[in-house]
Amino acid sequence: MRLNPSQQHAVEFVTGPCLVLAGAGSGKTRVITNKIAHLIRQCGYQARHIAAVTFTNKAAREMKARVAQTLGRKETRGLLIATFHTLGLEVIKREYAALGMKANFSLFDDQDQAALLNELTETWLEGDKTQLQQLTSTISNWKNDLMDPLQAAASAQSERDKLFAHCYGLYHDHLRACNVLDFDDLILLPTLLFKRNEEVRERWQNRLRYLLVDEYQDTNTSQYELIKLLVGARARFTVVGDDDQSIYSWRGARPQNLVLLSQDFPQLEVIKLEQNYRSSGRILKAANILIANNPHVFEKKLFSELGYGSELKVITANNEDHEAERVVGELIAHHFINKTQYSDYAILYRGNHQSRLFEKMLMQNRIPYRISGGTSFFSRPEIKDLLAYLRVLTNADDDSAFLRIVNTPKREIGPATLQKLGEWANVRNKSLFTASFDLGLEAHLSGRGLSSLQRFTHWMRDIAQQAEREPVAAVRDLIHGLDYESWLYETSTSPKAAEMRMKNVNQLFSWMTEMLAGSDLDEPMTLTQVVTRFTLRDMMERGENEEELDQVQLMTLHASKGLEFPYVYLVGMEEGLLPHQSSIDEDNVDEERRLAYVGITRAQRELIFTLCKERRQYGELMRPEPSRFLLELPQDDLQWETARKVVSAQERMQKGQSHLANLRAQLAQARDKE
DNA sequence: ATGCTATAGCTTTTT
DNA sequence: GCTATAGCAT
Repeated sequence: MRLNPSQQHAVEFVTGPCLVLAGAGSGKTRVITNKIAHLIRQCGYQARHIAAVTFTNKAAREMKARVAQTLGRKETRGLLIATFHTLGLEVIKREYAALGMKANFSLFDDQDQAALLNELTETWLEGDKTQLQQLTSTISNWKNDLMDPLQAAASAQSERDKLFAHCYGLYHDHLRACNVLDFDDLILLPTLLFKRNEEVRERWQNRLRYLLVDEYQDTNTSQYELIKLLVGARARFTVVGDDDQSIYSWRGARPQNLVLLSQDFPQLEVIKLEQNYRSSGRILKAANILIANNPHVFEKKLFSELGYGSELKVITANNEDHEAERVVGELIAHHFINKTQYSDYAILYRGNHQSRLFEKMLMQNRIPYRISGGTSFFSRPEIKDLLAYLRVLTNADDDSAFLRIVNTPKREIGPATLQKLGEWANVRNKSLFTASFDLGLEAHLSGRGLSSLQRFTHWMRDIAQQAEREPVAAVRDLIHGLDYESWLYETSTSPKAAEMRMKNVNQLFSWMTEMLAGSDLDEPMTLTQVVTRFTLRDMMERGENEEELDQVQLMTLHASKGLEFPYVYLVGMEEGLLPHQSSIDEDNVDEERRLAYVGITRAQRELIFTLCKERRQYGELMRPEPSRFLLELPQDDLQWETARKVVSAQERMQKGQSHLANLRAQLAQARDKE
């Protein structure tokens, strides 16, 4: 398929700063990949002088794959396609000396961060969860606004902010002492470095001569600052974004950066992509009319040349059980009649808790489904344990990792021993692990504690040495030497759970082995690199087959951004849920409207809304109003459908069950015939 | 250790 | 109202 005129223009405009306003489904990834190809083939750019930046590893992977389709291996050599955080990491890895870091730093994920802050603030906050969360986000905001602890303290007005700034200082010092960085540092440090150090900045500006940024509306202040510093006065860049799909402002994203861009770069070329290749005309019309209720800096109106499509259904259920029943019943019938794949359907909701009933109903009806979200693989305790071991191996200063694993599995190293080790390490100004080798330690620690501790640390040192020569064998020996499997069976609630967790460990090990060995696509990595990549949740070729399975997709509206499905159920269209009550209270309904907009524009062919007349919330029976967003939609294109009569819960259950049973039987029959 | 009861907390979560 | 977890009692 050829590019349309706007897409073509977006690809070919390379002489200055360029903003592409890409509506949902308007082919922005095509534009980015084609533009990379154009830069290399027509404009004489070498691949190694181009960088494309995304927000998620998934997006980066997809873009790499798309570029590989268009360009040959040779042409893409050195091309940098990465997330903001990976790009920052690359900079830090090369410039660690200028930043005053040691080479083998390790990374904190948000859990490590939360654990440390909890520990540091015990005397003031006493583990108060909401306070801790506020502290975490305050520190993150300070970092995103490029403020160090001193500046934060200076700017603090209230007592609370002064305390928070003090905690920020403690936190910051602790990270530096342990040679550890958190996620925000990956953006903050390069940005500060480029700001202060002209020589380094020019070197990187020379290395990255053309910059492309995806999902630009999601950038925060420090990310935008980093972009500006990287492109310099030359201002050769393309950013692609859609202010109507900005749904992460609660996480620091500044859609305002779209406006700032036209102020900071007056010569900015603004190109709108308004043709949608995804949805039927009716779905698009509904989306346009809904989002027109939001204020806009850049007006844009999507159109589609696909058919107008069928009416958008609105199903009103009696309560949330009934809602799940209706959706799953509808889905089974539709699947049966239209001979579709289960993976053609998505059920989208505002909050994770809404998935439960749909999950239950799908399970009862033996429909394969997949829920995205939930606890990530890398948040599981067994994985975090193992990564903590590897962090100690690669960064002897990482006290957090050391504390996590020093007595896991149990090896009789108790709090008393660690307390004394901590005091000694403080005196010597060393990390816990390195201090454990000091001869002077024997004056403070004795007996069982000392011998268990040293048995452990000496063993770890041996493994660390081995890891330098043969990392794969070292990790294997580590897992065996720990007898981690037995530990899992001892501590898990059931043998089955232990089995699952060991499977995860083995999965991690096999990924790690691949990454250490390298492949034809990827260079071999060092152990440090592997650990870092895992913390960034960025591994190559994840379980490929997972996405090919034929399963109904369940996910939050946030998680659905960037995806598309032929048939979409947008459930819980009620005031209080979508828009969410807290957003109504905070007068932030516009972002909720964008969330609804994102949901609607996921649908290709058919879109079904559902809502309940009654819903239990926190134990209380509510009678929610239909979402204002439903009322904002063009009513001529909606087909409201209400349950014909109100029946008792008992009857409804029986009727619903027998209806589903009936459909199942038909389905089975049809299968048998084939 | 293990299992029960009381209690809190309930929006989204790219890295 | 439900579920996860902490802390207590067995």
